[in-house]
Amino acid sequence: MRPGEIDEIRKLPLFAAMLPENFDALFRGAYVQSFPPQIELIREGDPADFLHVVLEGSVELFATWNNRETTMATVAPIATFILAATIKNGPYLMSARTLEKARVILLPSADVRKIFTTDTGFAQAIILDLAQCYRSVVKSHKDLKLRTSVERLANYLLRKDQQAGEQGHFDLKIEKRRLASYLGMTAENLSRSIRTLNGYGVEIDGSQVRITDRKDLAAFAKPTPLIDDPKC
Amino acid sequence: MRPGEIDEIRKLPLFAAMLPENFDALFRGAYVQSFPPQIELIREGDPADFLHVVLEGSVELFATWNNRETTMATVAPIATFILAATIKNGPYLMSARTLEKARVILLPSADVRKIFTTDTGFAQAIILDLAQCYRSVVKSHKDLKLRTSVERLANYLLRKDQQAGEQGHFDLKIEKRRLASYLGMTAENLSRSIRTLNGYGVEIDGSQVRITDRKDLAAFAKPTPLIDDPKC
DNA sequence: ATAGGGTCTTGATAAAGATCAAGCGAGGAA
DNA sequence: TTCCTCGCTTGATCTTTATCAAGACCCTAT
Repeated sequence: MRPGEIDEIRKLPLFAAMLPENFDALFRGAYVQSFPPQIELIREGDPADFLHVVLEGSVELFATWNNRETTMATVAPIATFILAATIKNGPYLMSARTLEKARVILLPSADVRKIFTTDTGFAQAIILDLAQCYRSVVKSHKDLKLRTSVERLANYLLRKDQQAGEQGHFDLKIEKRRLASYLGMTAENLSRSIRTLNGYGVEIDGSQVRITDRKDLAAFAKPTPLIDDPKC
Repeated sequence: MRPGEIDEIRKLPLFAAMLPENFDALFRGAYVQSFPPQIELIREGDPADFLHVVLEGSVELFATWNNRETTMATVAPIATFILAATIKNGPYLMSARTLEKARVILLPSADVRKIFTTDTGFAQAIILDLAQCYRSVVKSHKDLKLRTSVERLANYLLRKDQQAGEQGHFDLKIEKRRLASYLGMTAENLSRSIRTLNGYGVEIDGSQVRITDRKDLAAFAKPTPLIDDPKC
């Protein structure tokens, strides 16, 4: 682990409230590993032996069925993924692969499970984390069931613009075909959806997005905090 | 509350591990209410003032956006709903309405939040409950993104048949238009999907379902525990 | 510089699903 | 009983989205 890195991890909401001795015990059993791009870290269905923490690079969570595949989320530093499987001691419901070169900490699930039963602070943090995760998926589910693909794209762009400080321009930071899969459409359909949004104050050149008329876009997208506010 | 009912509630996994004095304190502040059918108990966006427990009847969780509405889940006795909003002290992400005459307990969210910070047993139970809820929604999300509407229906029928003991026949226990909304399709499309499944060993007359050829249906539906096993 | 591999876009077409309109049929009220 | 309502089904049509095919673009390695 890099110098200072452990302190950053200790500051993550999930770990901040742990008793120091438990934190130390948990991370003594940790493996830090570096992976090249496009490596499958986790295969859905496998037992959840490790809780993962992304330190560098980014990781894609995806799911498959019957030769189809869909992107569920991307995880960026510093964040954990697949906490619920670890807790339930069940199989992973999603697979994970590195998108770029990535460094990841693997924390043995058995240790996590053991510690949260005795460490109140850790248990509290897990509760908040799981509640947050749950609400995020519910929002995604509403997005998918209530909106068309163009509407999902429009709201996605508004969210990203907001996260980038409402500058009116930002970088997608994700391949278009992955974005398409994340949004629940094909790459071809994404291209055409972008075309459609050209008429509502959106210009996309490569990975550069410019929102030239946020009012117009918002009037089309009709964002609501109950779907689009990540903090809510 | 009816005699004996409080004991049933105490046996729910969510409450079973609570300290008796905390359980008693929590339920001293409870309201038991009876509602007629089609009453909105909760409106999405409202603050989560109460954790709800369904004692009798059934409750539909649904979400709306831009004049569209979709069924997210139905809750049957005895079960709680909208725990995550209570925990996070955030707005409800879903609305709830009674489907039939229903009796519901309302537990003040503030009490729930206060108690889980001190009662380890309760905290553990909440963790398991939230992890379960999270995984359920992830499964629904995979179902929706990876499968066509006919495939979703086919797998739904297999799940219900299994839950009814693999008898090969069971009652839908839900209006078709609600089932359609739950499965992410229109009522018309559900009718046609049923027609399609007639060719795979499924007969539906009113609310009575008969699976005459489970092999054939399963070969079409390709169920997987990673989407279709509610316990996994 | 250029050849090769990927991604992205575009067009044509097909499939899936939604909408609209009409009629059927079971159940409830007068 | 008859009428009415409401949910369900069916057919026709339209919209949305996916698929297939081809070409443009853009890296990158040689």
